[in-house]
Amino acid sequence: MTTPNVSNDLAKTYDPAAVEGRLYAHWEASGFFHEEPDPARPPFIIAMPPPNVTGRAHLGHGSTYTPMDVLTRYHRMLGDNADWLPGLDHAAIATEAVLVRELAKEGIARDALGRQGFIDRAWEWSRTYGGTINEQFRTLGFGPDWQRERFTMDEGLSAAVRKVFVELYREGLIYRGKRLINWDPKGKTTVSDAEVDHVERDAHLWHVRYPAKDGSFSITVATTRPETMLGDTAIAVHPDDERYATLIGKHVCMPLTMREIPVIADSAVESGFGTGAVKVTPAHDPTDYEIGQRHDLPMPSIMDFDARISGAEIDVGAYGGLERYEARARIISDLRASGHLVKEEPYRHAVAISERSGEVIEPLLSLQWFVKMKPLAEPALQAYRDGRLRFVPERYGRTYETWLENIRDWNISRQLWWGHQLPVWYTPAGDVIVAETEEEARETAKRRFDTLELTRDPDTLDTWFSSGLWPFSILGWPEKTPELACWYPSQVLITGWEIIFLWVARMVMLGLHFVGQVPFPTVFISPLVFDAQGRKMSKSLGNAIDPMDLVGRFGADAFRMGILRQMRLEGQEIRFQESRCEEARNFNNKIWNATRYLLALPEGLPRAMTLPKPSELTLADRWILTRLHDTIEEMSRLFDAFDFGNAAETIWRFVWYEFCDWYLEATKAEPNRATRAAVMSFVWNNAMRLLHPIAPFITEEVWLALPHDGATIMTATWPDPFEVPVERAAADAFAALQRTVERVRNLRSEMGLAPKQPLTLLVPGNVPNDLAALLALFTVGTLERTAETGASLEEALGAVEGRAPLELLVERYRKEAIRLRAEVERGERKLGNEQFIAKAAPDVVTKEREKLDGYRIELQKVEAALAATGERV
RNA sequence: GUGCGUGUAGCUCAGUGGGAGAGCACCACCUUGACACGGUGGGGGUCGUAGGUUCAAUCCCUACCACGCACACCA
Repeated sequence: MTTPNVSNDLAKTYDPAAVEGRLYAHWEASGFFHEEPDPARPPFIIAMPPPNVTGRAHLGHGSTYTPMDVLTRYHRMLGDNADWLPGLDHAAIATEAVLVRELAKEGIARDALGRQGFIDRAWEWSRTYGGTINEQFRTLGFGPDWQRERFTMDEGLSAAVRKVFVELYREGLIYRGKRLINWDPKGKTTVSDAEVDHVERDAHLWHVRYPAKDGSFSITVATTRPETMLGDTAIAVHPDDERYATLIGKHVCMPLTMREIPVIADSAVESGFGTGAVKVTPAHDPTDYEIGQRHDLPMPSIMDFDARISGAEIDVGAYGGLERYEARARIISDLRASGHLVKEEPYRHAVAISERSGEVIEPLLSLQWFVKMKPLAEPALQAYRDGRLRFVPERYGRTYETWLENIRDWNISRQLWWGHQLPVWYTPAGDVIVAETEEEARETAKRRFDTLELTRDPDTLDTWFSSGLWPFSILGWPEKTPELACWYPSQVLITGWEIIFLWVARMVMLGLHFVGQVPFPTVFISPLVFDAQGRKMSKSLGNAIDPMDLVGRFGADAFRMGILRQMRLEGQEIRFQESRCEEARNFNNKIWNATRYLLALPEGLPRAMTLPKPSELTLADRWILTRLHDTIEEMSRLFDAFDFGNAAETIWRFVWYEFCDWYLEATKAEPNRATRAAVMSFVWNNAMRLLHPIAPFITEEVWLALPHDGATIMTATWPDPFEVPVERAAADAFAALQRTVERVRNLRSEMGLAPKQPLTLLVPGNVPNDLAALLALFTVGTLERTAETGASLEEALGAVEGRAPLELLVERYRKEAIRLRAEVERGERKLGNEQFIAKAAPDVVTKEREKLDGYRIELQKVEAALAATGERV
C-alpha cells in the first residue's frame, strides 16, 4: 500500500511569474530563436511587420503576432529552416510628433533646433525608448530571431531605399509634379490617399448666389466650404441640365471679390444635388481639380501650408492671413450681409481626416514626388489572379484586387525631418539630380551641369516606402546574401486588414519589381480586437486593455491561449473577453496539477517515449492513445490552415476533458495501474509538444520535468501520429463506457446520493472486469453482477443500471419512454415517407433505419423494465 | 451609393442539408490518490423576420430588418 506522495517541489498552484522570465532568458541566451539559412531544409520564414519605434504592445499584437510565434515554433518543431525576422519601423509622422511634443515640454521649437539637431534627438530617443515594445514582446513569449533585428533607418535598409528610389526614377516610375495633394495642417506634411479617412460629420450646406456683372441673372451654388470661393475659377453645371443651358459660356462674379468666372458644362456635376450648379476651385478640391484639368482652368491657390488664406497667387480681398475656419465664418457673415447667402442648412457629410493626426485634410496644389502606380500594380494584380498570391480568408483578396484596379499615383514626399531624405539634389539652375549618394550626385552635377553647388531636397519619404521593401531589404538586398537566396520569398505574411493597402499591396508590387517574385505566397489576415461590446479599444473611451496587465495577472501563456481561443478563421473581429485569459490561467493550473499527480506516481516514470507492449495496454490506454493520435492529426491540420481558434480548442479539450477528466481518473482504478506511468508519460509528453506553440512556457517547464530527450521542447520534434497506436474498437468501447457513466451519475444525482455514498451497480456478466472496475470507480459504485445481456459490449453497457428506489426508477423509465417514443415516432414518420426513401441518399436512409431500430430496442427495454417494476409493486 | 461581414442559450461565440453545441454566468451537491484557478449533475434557445428551393432548411436562394466594416469626387 502506497500513500499519496505529491512532490514537495511543486507548488499547488502554477505561478507563471516564477517560470516565464527565467525560461525566456535561457532560450534567448541559448540562441534557440536563431537560425542560419539552410537550403537543405524547407524554409519557414515570416517577416515580422515592424512595429512603430514609438509603439507599445496592445491587444492587436495578440491577434497578429501570437499566430506568427505559434507558426514559427510549430515549423521549427517540424524540422523546417524556421526563422521569424523582427524589426522596428521609424514611423516618421508618429515619431516626429512625439519628439515635437517632447521638445515643446522643454520649450524648444523644432525649427530652432535645426534639422541635424532634431535628427540627433530622434536617434537618441529611438535608442532609449524604442526598444520598449521588443521587451514587451519578450514578456509575451514571442520568439523571433533577435540577432537579426532590423530598423528601417539602418544603413543597409536606407541604402536599399535609395537604390529603389533611384531605379524607379530612372525607369520613369518616380516623378516630380505639381498635383493636388492631401495636406495635414497639424502634422505639417502631405499624406498619401491611403492615410486619409472619411469621417461623417455635422456641417452646413450654404447656398451662395453668384450674380452676373450687369445683374441680369445669377446662379446659386451649394457649398460646404465657402472659404474656397476665393479660389473659384468657374461655375460648372451638367451639360444636359436645361435650367442652365442658356447660361453656359456666360460669366458670373464670385461675390467676395467680384472677380468674373465662366459658367462651364461638365458631366461630373450631379444636377440632382443642391442647386445643380457647383463652384469650381481646382486648387483645393479633388473633383474640381479634375474639372479644372478638363477645361484648362486657372488653378490659383488661396491657402498656404498653415491653412491660412493667402493672396500670393490671386486677390483674396480682406481675407488674407485668416486661418481657414476664421475665414469661413467671416465670409459667411459677409455674404449674409451682402445678400448673397441664399440659404443655410444643416448638413451631414464625410470629411477627409488625416489618419495620424485627426486633423481635417486640406487639399492643396503642390510640387511633390510621386510613384506612378499603374505599371507596378499590373503585375501585382496578375500575381493574385493567377494564384501566386492568396489571402486567408479569401474575401480579402477582392479588397486587394479592387484597390489595385483603382489605384492612383502615390505621393511619397513628406515635409518631415525624421525619415529617409529624398536622394535628390538641385543645381542653382534648378536641374534635378537623383543619385544613390552625394558623391554620385556631385559627379553628375559636375559632368552634366558643370557645377558643384548642390542643394538636397529637404523632404523625406513616406514611411511606407521603406516598409514596402521590408521582405527583401532585411535579407540584405541588393547584396546577394545567403539569406536572400534561402529566405525570399517568405512563407506567409500575417497582418490586420487595415494595412492591406498601406503595406501588403506595396510589398507585393515592389517585391515583384525588384526581386521578381511575390514576397509571400499567402497573406493571413487576422481579426482586429474590440472590446466585449464591439467598440474599438481606445484610451479616450477608457476601454483599452493592456496586455502587460493581463500577463501580470494570468501569465503570458494564458494571454496567448485566451486570445487564440477567440480567433475564428472567417471572423473579422474579436470581441475580447478578459475572462478567456482567466480560464486559460485555470487551464494551465490544471496542466500543472496533472503533472504533479503524474510525477508523484509511486511507481515512478520510465524512460521517455516508451510504451508498454501493445498486448498489455488497457482499454483506457488504447482509448487515450487513439484520441492522442487523432488530436495530433487535427492540430497539424488546423495549424496548416491558420485555424488557431480551433487548434486552441482542440488541444484544450484533449488535455482537460479527455486526459484529465477521464484518463487520469481511470488510472486510479486497480486494473489500469500497471501501464499508467508509461502511457501517461508518453501522452503527456506528446500533449506538451502539441501545446507548445501556443503556450511555450508551461509546456517547457512540464516537459523538462517529465522524462524527455533533448535540451528544450522548442527543438523537440512535432508529434508524429504514426508513433501512436490506434485502436478504433477500443476507443468506441470506452466512449460507450463514458455514456454509461454519465447515465449512472445522473441517476445518483436524482437519488440525491452524496458523492461518496456508494451506489449498487447492476452490471451484466458480459461486461469485462476491467470495465466494470472503471464503472465502479467513475460512479462510486459497488458492483453486483447480473445475467449476461445483449450480444455486444455496447448493449451490455446499455443494460447497466444502478439500484435505486422503485419510484425513482419508474419515474426515470417513464421519462425515458416518452423521449424514446418521440424518437421512434419521428423515425417512423420519416421512413414512412415514400419521397424520403426514394430521394434521400441511401446511406442517410440506412442510418435512419439503424437509428430507428436502436430506439425501438431501447424503448422495448425500458418498457419491459417499467413493466417489471410494475409487477413488483 | 457600391461591396463585404455579422445576427444561434443571460453574455461571448462554435457548428451542421437529416437527432441544437462550448465556455462563462446561474442552480444543486461535493475537500473523492493532482487541481475549489477543482469535481459531478442540472435548468435555459420558435438558430433575426418573411418567403422560396428540397423528401428534408438553423444551414442553400431571395427580400427585408438590425448591427459592424471597407471603398466612393455628390459640392
